[in-house]
Amino acid sequence: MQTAEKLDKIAITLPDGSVRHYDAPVTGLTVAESIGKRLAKDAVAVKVNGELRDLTRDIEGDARLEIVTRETPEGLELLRHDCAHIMAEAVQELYPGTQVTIGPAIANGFYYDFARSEPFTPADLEKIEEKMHEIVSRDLPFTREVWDRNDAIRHFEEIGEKYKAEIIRDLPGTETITIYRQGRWYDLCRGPHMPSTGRAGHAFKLMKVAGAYWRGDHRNAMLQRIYGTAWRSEKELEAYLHQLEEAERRDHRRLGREMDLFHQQEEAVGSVFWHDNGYTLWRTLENYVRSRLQADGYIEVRTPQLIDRSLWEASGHWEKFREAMFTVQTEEERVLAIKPMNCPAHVQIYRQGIKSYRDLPIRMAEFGSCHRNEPSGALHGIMRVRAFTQDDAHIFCTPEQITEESVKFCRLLQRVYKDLGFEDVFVKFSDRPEKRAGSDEVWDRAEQALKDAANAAGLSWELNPGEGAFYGPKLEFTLRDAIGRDWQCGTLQVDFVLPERLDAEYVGEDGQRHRPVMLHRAILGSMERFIGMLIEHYAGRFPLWLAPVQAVVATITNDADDYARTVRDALARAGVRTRLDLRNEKINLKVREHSLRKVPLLLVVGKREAEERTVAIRRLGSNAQEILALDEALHKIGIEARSPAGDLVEDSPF
RNA sequence: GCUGCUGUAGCUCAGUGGUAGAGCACUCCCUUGGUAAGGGAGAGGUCGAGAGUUCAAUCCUCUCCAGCAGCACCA
Repeated sequence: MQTAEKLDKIAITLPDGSVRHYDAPVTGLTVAESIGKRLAKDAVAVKVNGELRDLTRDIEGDARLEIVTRETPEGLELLRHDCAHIMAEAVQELYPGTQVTIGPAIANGFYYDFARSEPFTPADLEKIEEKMHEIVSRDLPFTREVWDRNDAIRHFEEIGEKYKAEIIRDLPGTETITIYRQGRWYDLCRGPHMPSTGRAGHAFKLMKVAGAYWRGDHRNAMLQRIYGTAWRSEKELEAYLHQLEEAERRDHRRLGREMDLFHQQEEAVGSVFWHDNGYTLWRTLENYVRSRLQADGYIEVRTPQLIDRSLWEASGHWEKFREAMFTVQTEEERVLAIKPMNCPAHVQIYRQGIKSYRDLPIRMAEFGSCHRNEPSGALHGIMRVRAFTQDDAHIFCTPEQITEESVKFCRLLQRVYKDLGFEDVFVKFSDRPEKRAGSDEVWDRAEQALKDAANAAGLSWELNPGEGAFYGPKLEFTLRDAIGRDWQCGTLQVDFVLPERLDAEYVGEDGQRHRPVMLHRAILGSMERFIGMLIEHYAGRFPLWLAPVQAVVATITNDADDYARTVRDALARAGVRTRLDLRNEKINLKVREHSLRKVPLLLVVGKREAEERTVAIRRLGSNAQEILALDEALHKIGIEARSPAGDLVEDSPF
């Protein structure tokens, strides 16, 4: 019994602009079939007026329509979401009594959180994976059903799925409650899904099981989350697994050991023992940044590790960050805290003597050693530690100077990132949070100044609403490394609160006292973390100027020992970090060992070179050799090994 | 901090209710060899710490410590 209305024609506009007419209602599948057999076969969903929908759902009125295939990003996401459902079915089939909760698609795959008293073991994962393949092979259709809200809650309560019932209860009353079925199994789900389980394919793999809090809140129950990865083809899956291996090969903890950069041990949890090589890298990086800072008019200071509780109370840290602070008690019962940040100490230096507007801006830098008692589970190699060093600075300036100083900083930061080999930089602008200090006018001005600065520095940024610090808006700078991972490093924060709390002042042109603004800024963030990231970015193969050992002079026979020493000494005089390998070993072994330790330049000398006063240079990653006269080699390497900031600017003798 | 897993030689990892093994690294000897492992011999371990069960524990149980993965956290 069709009404006249339903027999009406509807107009479907395709992405190429063409319009087709169909009897209403029509499904995406029908449209796809009318376009072509191949497309109908490839279609897994449709986008109706931009909204992703099941292929077989009715389209009631005129619409813009786009066919989604497996090859599109949306298609891949559907595939992954389907996999989550397929995994949930497999788990419930194998482990009755397990409750399902949520299971979304994520980058590279999917997960599903389960509530089950018994933990899943790696062997379980294999079984689940097998069962998933079986479910895919069944190729049963995904079907969508609309349920009554209360019926749905009652139903899930009855079958013991209390998490599902809770989810429905918390959904807004206006939300349509939909259920997706695949054979006998079904799940509460917003959808959409592909037409059948078979479309998910077999290019998936369960990766790991880990705990996750219900609804991401640590006060809630701990669920078991199974992670999987899923791709369109076996080939893509392999490529992804290969990329994981690559990441493991680059792991800074592994390279740190192999290249003798640093170590960590349980008597100093969360701290780093920097070895000669690692600390050389550190100093090279630090001196590079120092040169850049000096060129930009920064002064450098050094402030105490232990500071009385009263200062932390005044700054507000005691109230807010007490938990993360290490403290010590003196015999006189005084409580001192090891500094978790440098800013209050910098204000103390600022406050020595009366400052005039003529003194501003003051750009006060410190490679500041800080300690924070990070939760044990957060520690990770040298990337997340309890003892770290910030390339910190605070710019004390007038409100009028905010934009100019911010632009200057953004330029500096871009320069540094470029020199260190990072081309992709993303910027987030975080504006006022709900809980904040300072009036709206002040925030208006601060946000505007920071936005102007970001724009003037030619940065394109993305808004991160409400994520600013309580004392001011901030810019966050994220780098993308060589294998596509993102690292938030730099930051620029405008602060009106701390100068107030710690009573920093300057005398203005008007002769009155004013509050300076503080710009908190860092480029690398933490030296430890940044070096960890550099190691992984370069896979240990640092550019010459950063490499801890830049060159090794290796002999072929003992006859060349004296000449090799001459070469080493000359290189050292030219400022090149050089080691000598006179061991009674074959050149093959020496080449292999120094290559494995990622030494950029290997200078091989034998009888021939000694007689001709030449060197045979072999560069890491190439097996070609270049024969150069010693003087020419010294000149060339000396230039190439120089820091991009040039040599450190020494104090003027005048 | 929470959940799960792991802890055996410097490193990577086998292994067993009767106090332990491999490869590489290390030491010594031979070898002086032209661009990614020359040959031989040797040394090396309180089996993460403590308690318990047992005639006997590296192995089983418990507690603690540390590491790994994820979650939560990251001023």
